[in-house]
Amino acid sequence: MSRDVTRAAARLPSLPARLPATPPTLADVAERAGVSRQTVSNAINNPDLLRPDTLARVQGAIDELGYSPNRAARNLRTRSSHLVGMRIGPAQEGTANATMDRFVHSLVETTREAGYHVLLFAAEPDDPMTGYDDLLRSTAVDAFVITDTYLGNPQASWLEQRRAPFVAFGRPWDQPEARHPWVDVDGAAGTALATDHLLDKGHTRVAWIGWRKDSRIGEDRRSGWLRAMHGRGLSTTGLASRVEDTVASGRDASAHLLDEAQPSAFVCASDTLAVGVLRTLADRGLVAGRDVAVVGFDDSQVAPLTQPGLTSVRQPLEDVAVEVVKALEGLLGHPPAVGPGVMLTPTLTVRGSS
Amino acid sequence: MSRDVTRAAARLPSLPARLPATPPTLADVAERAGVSRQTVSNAINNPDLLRPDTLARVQGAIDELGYSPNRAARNLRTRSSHLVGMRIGPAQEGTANATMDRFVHSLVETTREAGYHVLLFAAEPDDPMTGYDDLLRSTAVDAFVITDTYLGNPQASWLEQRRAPFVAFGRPWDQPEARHPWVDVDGAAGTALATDHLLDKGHTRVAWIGWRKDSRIGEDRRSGWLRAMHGRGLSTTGLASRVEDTVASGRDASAHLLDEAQPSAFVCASDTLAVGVLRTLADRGLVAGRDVAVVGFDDSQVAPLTQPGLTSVRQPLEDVAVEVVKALEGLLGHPPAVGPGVMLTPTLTVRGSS
DNA sequence: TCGTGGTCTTGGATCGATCAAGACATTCCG
DNA sequence: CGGAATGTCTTGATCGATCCAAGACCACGA
Repeated sequence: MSRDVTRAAARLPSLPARLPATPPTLADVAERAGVSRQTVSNAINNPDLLRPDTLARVQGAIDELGYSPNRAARNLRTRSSHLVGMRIGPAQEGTANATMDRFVHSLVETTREAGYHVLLFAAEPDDPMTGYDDLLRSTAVDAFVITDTYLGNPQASWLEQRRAPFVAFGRPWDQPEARHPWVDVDGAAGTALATDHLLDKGHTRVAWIGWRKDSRIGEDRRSGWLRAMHGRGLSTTGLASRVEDTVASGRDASAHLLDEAQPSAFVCASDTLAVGVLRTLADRGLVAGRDVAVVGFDDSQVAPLTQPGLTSVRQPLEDVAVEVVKALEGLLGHPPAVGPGVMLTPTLTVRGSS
Repeated sequence: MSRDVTRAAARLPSLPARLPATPPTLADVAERAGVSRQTVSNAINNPDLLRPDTLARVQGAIDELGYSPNRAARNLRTRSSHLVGMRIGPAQEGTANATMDRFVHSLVETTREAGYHVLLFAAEPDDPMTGYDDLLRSTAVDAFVITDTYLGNPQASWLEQRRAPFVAFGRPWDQPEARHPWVDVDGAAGTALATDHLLDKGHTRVAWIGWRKDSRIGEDRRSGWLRAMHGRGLSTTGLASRVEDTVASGRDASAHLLDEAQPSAFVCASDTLAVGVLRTLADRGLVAGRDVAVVGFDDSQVAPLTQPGLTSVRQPLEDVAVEVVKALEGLLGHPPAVGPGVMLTPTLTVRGSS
């Protein structure tokens, strides 16, 4: 069975030894260890089935040959790839997908610990679902992680109908009857945290600058500000503004609010808007953090760079990744287990602006 | 051969039809189209071997059944996965890996067009090469894309010794004899572009703020500034500074340079340093772009948000991805073809700061 | 009529790991 | 002491697509 004699040459696993033309197979290891293929397979997948001494012998042969099970063969037999698919959108220049990039890093790290890898794919220009469809039908991935669950949520319901395993980062806003596992960050809790932080510092007129009303996430974040204000019996009339997510909009909105409602602090739905507020303050010779306080959302890369540093609500993306992988393991377990949705609470990164 | 009758139910490909318990196989398509397995295989891999009408019939059956070749089986037989592995580091909060994230997006998009997918993996905490090693030995990926080729470049030489196919984003600084394909962006050309832009505007005393001398990339960028200045017969003595890549360092260095050498413009090795310069200007009541010009590097997310917007050198990451994929296709072709390294020229995104 | 392509079928073997079932020896217990 | 119950290891079949070689069938032109 030894197709290549040189393959048997002793070699330490992590040294940069030249990769043989054809890597060693299970059979090669079996021959070298003087056992059957199945025993080698068991040594890898069910070590406790072997007697300690044979296990050691097989393990030795594996190390000497630098053997690692062929993924394709294993995938074919077990009907699973240990790959998790995740679609990423085009690189938009806005700060929006910076959060997603941070999440990808966390997800890759966490899946590694669980023995999975992340397969990235891009949306086809025409049909947004073809990417999912191809990967599913060719059984290239075991499951998906989807990230943009707002806006009608076509992927979630599509995948659900296909009975494809997936976990969503983002709650099912529109479908309360959704049965898929999801993980999300409580945006309202985040803005409430920010607002309470400001109220604790003595502010009473805390303004809100958020997104258009059709944004579910935006309305959620706004509700946290509302709740915190009303929780202390404070009025919010005239203190809220809903605009586009741009620096210019944040600047205009804050200027307008300062003139009309004299707030002493701002809570914003994004760091982008908060940067707009900082600009207005600079325009008027006001010092952020001393004269007027500002809090942003997402703790983006800009936050520590503003002058003064921008206090911002930070999503616990590492924890999100951990929960997503937990849900994935449940989905792919035997039998599959679908737990309830998981809601995580963000934290507040306090800097000079508040 | 029909293991499941319902599988033959008509179904349009992109509709969210429920995925059958076991996806259709080549044999199922063959039966439905009334041809042999071999013919179906040819329809997919060698369409020109078939008569047009049978090709159409097979294609129809494929569409009706929603068939897609099983990746694992194909990978096993053809010994290739159509996956490209790329390691990503931990999510550092600095702006350094923002460029990498932008590159990942471009790479995913470009590989899609070439029929490949990107497999992300993380570095093991202990041994940085184990990730590569495992994927190689288990033949999980066809090739790698490596991105951090500075600092002794252990991955490149390790992979070369293993005869593993890979393409580097980043030139082989230390190994002129390296034989692997690479793509890089000419940092010196970028800073020269920036410097010339400033000189064209009438500046004669253009200062440089860069990184420590042990950074190859930093010295490369610095050389472009030097070349542009000397190209017009201008002196550079006292106009350069080498510091850490932080806002505070950029601020201190620019303050010092302004005091000692009275430059009217700054070219920086990074946007982070440039933000530091902007801060010094604000400290002294100077207006960036009017009193003193500033140019950064990498066109990061901060650049458009500063006040005024930061002029910055932009790496053509989309083009880099295209060239990387071209090189990959050469490497994986029959026979493998290794072209020369490719050097791309960055562009300058001009904003208010210059 | 015989060859010559073009097109498709047939029956296999193959990739490498895992599953299902069985072989064999040892131990334990009534 | 016989039979069951383990523990340990082996054998043949299997996952689904591709590759290979040989041949069947048809149509066309020489």
